[in-house]
Amino acid sequence: MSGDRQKSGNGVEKKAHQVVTSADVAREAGVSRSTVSRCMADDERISEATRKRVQETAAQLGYHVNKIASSMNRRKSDLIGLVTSGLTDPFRIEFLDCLISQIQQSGYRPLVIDVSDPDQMGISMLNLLQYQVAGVVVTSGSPSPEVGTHYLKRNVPVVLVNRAGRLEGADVINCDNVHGGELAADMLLKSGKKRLGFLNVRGGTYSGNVRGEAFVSRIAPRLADGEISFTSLVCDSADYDGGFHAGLKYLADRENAPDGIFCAKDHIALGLMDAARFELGLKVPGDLAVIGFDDIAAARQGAYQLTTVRQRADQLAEMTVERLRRRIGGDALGDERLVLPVEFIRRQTV
Amino acid sequence: MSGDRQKSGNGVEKKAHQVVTSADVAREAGVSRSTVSRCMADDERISEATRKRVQETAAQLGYHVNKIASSMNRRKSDLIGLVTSGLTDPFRIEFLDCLISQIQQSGYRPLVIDVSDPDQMGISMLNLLQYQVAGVVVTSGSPSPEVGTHYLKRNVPVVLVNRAGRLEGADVINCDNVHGGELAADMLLKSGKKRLGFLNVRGGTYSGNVRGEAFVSRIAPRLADGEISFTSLVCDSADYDGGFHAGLKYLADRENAPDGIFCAKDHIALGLMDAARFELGLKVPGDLAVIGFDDIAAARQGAYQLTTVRQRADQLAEMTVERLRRRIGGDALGDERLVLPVEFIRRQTV
DNA sequence: CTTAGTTGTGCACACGTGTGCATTCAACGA
DNA sequence: TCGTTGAATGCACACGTGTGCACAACTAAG
Repeated sequence: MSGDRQKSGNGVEKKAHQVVTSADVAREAGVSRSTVSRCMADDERISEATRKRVQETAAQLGYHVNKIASSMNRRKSDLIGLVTSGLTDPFRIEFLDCLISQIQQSGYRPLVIDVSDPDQMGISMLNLLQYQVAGVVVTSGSPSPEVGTHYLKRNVPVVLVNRAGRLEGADVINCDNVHGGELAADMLLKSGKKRLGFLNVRGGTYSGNVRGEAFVSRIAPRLADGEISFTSLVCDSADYDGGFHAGLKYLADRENAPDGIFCAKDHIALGLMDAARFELGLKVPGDLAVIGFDDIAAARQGAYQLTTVRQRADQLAEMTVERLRRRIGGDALGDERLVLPVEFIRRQTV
Repeated sequence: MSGDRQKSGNGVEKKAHQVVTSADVAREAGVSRSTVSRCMADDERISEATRKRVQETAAQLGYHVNKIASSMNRRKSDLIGLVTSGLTDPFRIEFLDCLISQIQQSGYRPLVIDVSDPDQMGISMLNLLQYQVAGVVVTSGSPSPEVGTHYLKRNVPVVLVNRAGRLEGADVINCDNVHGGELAADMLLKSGKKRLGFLNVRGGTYSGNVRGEAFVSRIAPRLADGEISFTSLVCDSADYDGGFHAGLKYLADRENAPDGIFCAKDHIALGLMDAARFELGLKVPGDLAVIGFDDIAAARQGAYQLTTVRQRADQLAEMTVERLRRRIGGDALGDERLVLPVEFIRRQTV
């Protein structure tokens, strides 16, 4: 099996297990291997006649360019690294969905890498470089500056999406968390609710914290007047169950519990709503107003009809890919912080 | 920028933009490039001393094996193709989540490819071969026999998960759809419901059809006795909205509408439930019993507490990866159809 | 017919790695 | 001392492609 060669009659060496290569096409079409390469790449300088002939022979022989060999020669692949941590967060899933299809549409391929263990972040991103990726999108965790310099040195663009960090040589794209928090505050104030709250996961995430701070800043004047009260609420996990248990905990005391809650993200809000409605018998929005963030698909469902702040996953993906493409194309851009506008979506929960 | 070379003092040629390569490590450590290669691969024949020394120099110089070059040499990469179509189906997402982490844990990397357009299935899978993938998992669409022969010829294993086809040279893994359908039938019969129904997407999917047929077979005797009735229900999309609209359509006539519905998948069941409860004011399970299939995360949520048939995504992923690994390892296995056992999960909807 | 310009194609090198085979060297028994 | 053995390492080739440069053929102008 190893090193098995065989001489064919015409003196050309062949490997037994070998699949069809550009040399085969060249021989068959009666041209040089260079010409084949140029034909497959639709090079301008090749005459229409030969191009057509070569491409036909290629199809006939079932030849496909070996992208690995190509990547090796060009020292850059058409892979784009996607750094994420599990497929549990609904909004991230929607974003990844858009991202994957747009990456593919741009002629690249997504190479997914899971960094559930934050300690592995560093080596994972370095591993990605082994594949000569053309670029990387980070949707989870924060790469260290050291990793950044490696990428900078190799001139491989990095885009951080909805992340905190400011990485040298990398673009950072966030949705307008501040404005979103303010919109939520305005709405709750206008609704006449008096005991407001902001629900976020323990320890907080970057995005969540910014949203919460903007919310508090906005209600600060009315807070100072003593017209309303505010409580900071915490759940143990940033998902449905976290929101659910937080609901049981904070809403049990119907007299003093908050009557208007802004949640750091929709998924939490859904759990909170269910706890309030089905476990505690509260009416939403009668007894409790809820506002989420993201506008995930479930928020639109009949069971919830959640009022929320929408960030559009498709636009976020579009900005990301556009940014990557320009940098890959060679545009020398300075590090930039881009902000995606958000939109208030009024439904039934306030 | 192109072809920029420079001679260094010692007469060794260097490229200006070049990153550190195994030759650099070799020179620095005073050994040959072969030795470096063997050290990085933890080859047995290398002495402990040199191995350690080389690995330290490598770390110091920031050397990482170029996987592209490696793949080129070995004519096989450590990439595993994941053929899917968008991240909208909750169970598929859970499966992919498990699959990705297990693939990674086995030392491989997932290369995702989206085939939302079924016509592109063929060329997409051939494109995958360009990357010298070590194996492929298909979770959507059905590859043509022609594609199968290409993979067979290249000796690249393919695993179809929850798919219909029987592809030459490929393993097929399904959950036990038949038993699942029977379990659902048994439960609805036992509940005393009389007007049963099976809800599936228009045209049907392979898995859904099998579930439905098993369901009908099981209730056939009682149907013959005239004790119960059965209706085949159809929705326009295999998701929440599809179930929701089907609910509005089929449950409006409270007298004659089905009072026990088995849904082809949980996601549809959730929409159906919401339409029944919130739009039509039906009580679940009082007026309507609902059974799903998959046991997705949302089915466990307080808002639904859906009774369902569970197929475990993690076990499915485990079987898939185990199968891939053995085939990649060289085991000559015959095409096989593997079946994952299912489990009935009784909650609140029947 | 000569010369300059244009168009199409081939030659040959480089990309960075893995590995079969040869080679070196030290240890050891006779 | 010599021959043998085993361990450790180096040499050299192959993997399949892209591309700068040279070169041939052909056209057009003088």
